[in-house]
Amino acid sequence: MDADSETETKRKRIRNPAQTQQRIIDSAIDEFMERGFDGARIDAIAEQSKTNKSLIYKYFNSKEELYIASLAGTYAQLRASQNQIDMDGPDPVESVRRLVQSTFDTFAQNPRIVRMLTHENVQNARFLKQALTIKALYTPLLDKLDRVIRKGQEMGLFRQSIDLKHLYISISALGYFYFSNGYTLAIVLDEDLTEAAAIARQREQAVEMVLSYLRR
Amino acid sequence: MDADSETETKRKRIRNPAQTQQRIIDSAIDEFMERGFDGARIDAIAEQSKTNKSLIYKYFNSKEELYIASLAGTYAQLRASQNQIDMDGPDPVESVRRLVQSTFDTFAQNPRIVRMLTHENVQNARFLKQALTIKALYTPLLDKLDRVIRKGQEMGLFRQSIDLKHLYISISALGYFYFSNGYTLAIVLDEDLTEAAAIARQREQAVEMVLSYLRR
DNA sequence: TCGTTAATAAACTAAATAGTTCTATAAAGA
DNA sequence: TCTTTATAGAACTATTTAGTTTATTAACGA
Repeated sequence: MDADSETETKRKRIRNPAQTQQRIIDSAIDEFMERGFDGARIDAIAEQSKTNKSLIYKYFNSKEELYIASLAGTYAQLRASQNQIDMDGPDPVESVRRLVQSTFDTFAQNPRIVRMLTHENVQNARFLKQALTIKALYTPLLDKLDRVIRKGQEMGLFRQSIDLKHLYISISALGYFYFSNGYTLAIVLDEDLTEAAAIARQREQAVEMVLSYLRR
Repeated sequence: MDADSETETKRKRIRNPAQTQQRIIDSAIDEFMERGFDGARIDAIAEQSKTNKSLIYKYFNSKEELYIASLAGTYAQLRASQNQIDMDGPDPVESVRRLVQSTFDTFAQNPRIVRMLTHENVQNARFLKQALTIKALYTPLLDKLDRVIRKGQEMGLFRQSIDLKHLYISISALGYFYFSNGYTLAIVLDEDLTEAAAIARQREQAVEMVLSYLRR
């Protein structure tokens, strides 16, 4: 089923630095996301990426640098996911609905993003500023949100005096928290929150909350 | 200014096991909250609590046990805070307002709670189940919420078919996330979220969101 | 006053792990 | 064919740190 058969003939060794580096980063994200900076083990990353420590330290120079690269990669995923949200329809209500749903889905479908950000926050964003130097991390979602809210206000559908950044925070909160704190919530509430039905319920509630708040 | 003057006469050594253990736990919460389980250092806890490692290991037998005690202590604080919420007024709308505000304030005023829970979640609630064995951690907030929602429904003020647990999650989310993810949010949004005005705005928005969702 | 035990302090062990070094192999391009 | 360099991997070092041990001090109750 798999081309890699250690048991049979020796696998042909392919030389592809870029791809190897990406494989290392992917494994690093897995490891850092699972165990955090302190808990992560370079040896584990070497093993999972099917490389070795010498190679990792050749491409990245320290655990810290590798972590920063992983963090930047995570944010790239987040931005990519946010860029896909289609909000060009004529109905602002429908657009907001989509935005809230998509934001929710992003967190639902990318536990790696949620966990990496959580780790970063719990460390007081120790490395995020450095990751920022690598790539601009500004979220495109804010602009989209701005446009659709204005439109809704002009059409008389939405209330006045909406704080955009705080609205963005709340929309994120309603999705993020469900997944970031799922473990303790499940225990304290004694409920399985990973079921599709439960997730759908939370998603719909988030949409309704935001929309009923916006409507005048 | 302080009774402890190492420079002057030797401080009288007081024997008070219970208080010493509490001092150790307090310091442990500080350390675990700041650095997480892996990052925390027993030596640091010894220093901060003005005790020593031998004593710590006499009272608690391992880092893990000390962490669990700290976690249980954190939940005790959370419950205590939730128990104070007064929701016995005649107006369900006002009661919900208070509940959302108090929940928000709990997280605003107790960063230790937020951080401990975040650490625990990022470790897949590795220790919470054990902390549960020590003390019942069921949140009293859920019962209060149940009563007030029912009342509001009977009075025709609130919508039907409200999922209590999910509502509880959303109310928590709107407060918790703001503080748990404040660091990355501040960077990405380029805004100081620790200002009193910003906090007040988020709080009011949370109240409005929940209330406009509940109202029929 | 005496024995128990809470508290102090320092040195130590054992294990884990980030980071280095060295040697070897083989793919790709010239 | 030859040279460069990506890859592999093992052994090593230096450091950190959980947990132990041992010795000492002094508060408090009997």
